[in-house]
Amino acid sequence: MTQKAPHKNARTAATQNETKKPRKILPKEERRQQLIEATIRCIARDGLGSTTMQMVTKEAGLSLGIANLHFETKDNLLKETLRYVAEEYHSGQIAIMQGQETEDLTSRLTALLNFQLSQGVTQRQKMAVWFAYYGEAGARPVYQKIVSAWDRAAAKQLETLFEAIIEDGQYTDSDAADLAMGYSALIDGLHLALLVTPRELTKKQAKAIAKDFLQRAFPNHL
Amino acid sequence: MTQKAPHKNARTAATQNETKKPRKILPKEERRQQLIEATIRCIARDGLGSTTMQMVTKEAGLSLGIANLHFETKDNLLKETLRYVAEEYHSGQIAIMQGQETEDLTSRLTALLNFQLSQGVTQRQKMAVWFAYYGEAGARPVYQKIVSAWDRAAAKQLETLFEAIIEDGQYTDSDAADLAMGYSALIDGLHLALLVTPRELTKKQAKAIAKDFLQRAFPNHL
DNA sequence: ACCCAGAATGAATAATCATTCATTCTTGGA
DNA sequence: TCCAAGAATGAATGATTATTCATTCTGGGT
Repeated sequence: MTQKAPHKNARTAATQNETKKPRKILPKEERRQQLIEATIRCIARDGLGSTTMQMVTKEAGLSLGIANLHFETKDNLLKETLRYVAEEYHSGQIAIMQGQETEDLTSRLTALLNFQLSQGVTQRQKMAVWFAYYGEAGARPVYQKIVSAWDRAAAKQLETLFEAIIEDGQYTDSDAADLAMGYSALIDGLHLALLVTPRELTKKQAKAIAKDFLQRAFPNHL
Repeated sequence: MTQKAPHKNARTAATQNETKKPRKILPKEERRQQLIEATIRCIARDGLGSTTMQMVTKEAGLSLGIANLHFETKDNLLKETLRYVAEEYHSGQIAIMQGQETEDLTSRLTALLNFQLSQGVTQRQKMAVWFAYYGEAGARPVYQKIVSAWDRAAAKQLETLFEAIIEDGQYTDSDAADLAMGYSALIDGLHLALLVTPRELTKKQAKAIAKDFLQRAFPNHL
């Protein structure tokens, strides 16, 4: 075995203005969270393709090896990051749709719309991550699998909600499944436009457009 | 300068069942086209992030160095590939919207819809490339710039078409800009759904959903 | 006060890639 | 037929990166 070069004492010499690093020990869960959030920022800033372990760990203010320590592989870190974002979005939707706070269909619908186009959901970082993964989803079944379970659940809930509204409002010539699919696609498309061409579309406009869709579908409810 | 190891004669020994390679010389334009199409297939199959020069040139049935010869850098090849796909899609739309074949607004509208959800546009390969680039667009202004010129032109045309229809049909409570943006977002969202969850949405359904949107907006025209 | 389990670090490693360019091959014109 | 311009090839190079692991450090338990 060769001699390892001893670590230089960090407190030597003149070059000593960088903020030092009082190593801190934290529970596994906190570190994982911290790393996932750093990953989100990196993907939003530099893209999924050019995000490296070095960038993520530096962004988190930690050492290079830490991500492998907590996630084994980069692939895992990326999967967990997608899972984190997908859960946040989809569980938020589902909570609104099956929540017990109100039986009022209209207010449930507007609550959904307001959530889907809320500050939290439409911040660049989140949308960038979302579409970065969609971009690779065609080639990576793993990503599809992570999203699809949540996605199907949300779609089912939305369809049920639309069925109730159609029944309630006697919109007899409307098909709940098609309307729900159309509405979901519209929301996705608005997210994409907000991400890629924010100059052409404000969040307020996006909300108006989505509301308009619902008004035409359910005129007696909005 | 060191001696270069001479190329082994490919026609020696027993291992000689792989299809040989009768080197062919072609005009620059054809090679570029060939490489761009190979790139599209690679991106669709393996994702933008893991597409390598080796894969692209092998897919094209050519040698490793050829892409650099014709495109200088990988970055350039990817940009040209995006430009190729973007031009095909957007110029197709614009041709329909400002075509002189018919003054009939309704048939122009349905022609647009049929094109946007046509076999050619909605094939996995094309959509995969499209969203792969969108996924990186947040981090790569170059990609945005390539698309945005075409995109704005198409959006403008669509708005003009919608204005004419609104005027023609006296849909006085509709805003052309918002409707156009909504329709575009819907189409994008349908493309995404066709790519990511093809089991949940057929092309026929997608067309019905888009037509439904237009019917609600312009009931006297469809 | 003082261990020591295990959390954190980062230099070293091994693998992957884009790019280069010396060399080989093709072909249109003389 | 023969030649040279330049198209095509692919081994070599250098840069980047994920992953490993020997070593260092922390803080809760005794």
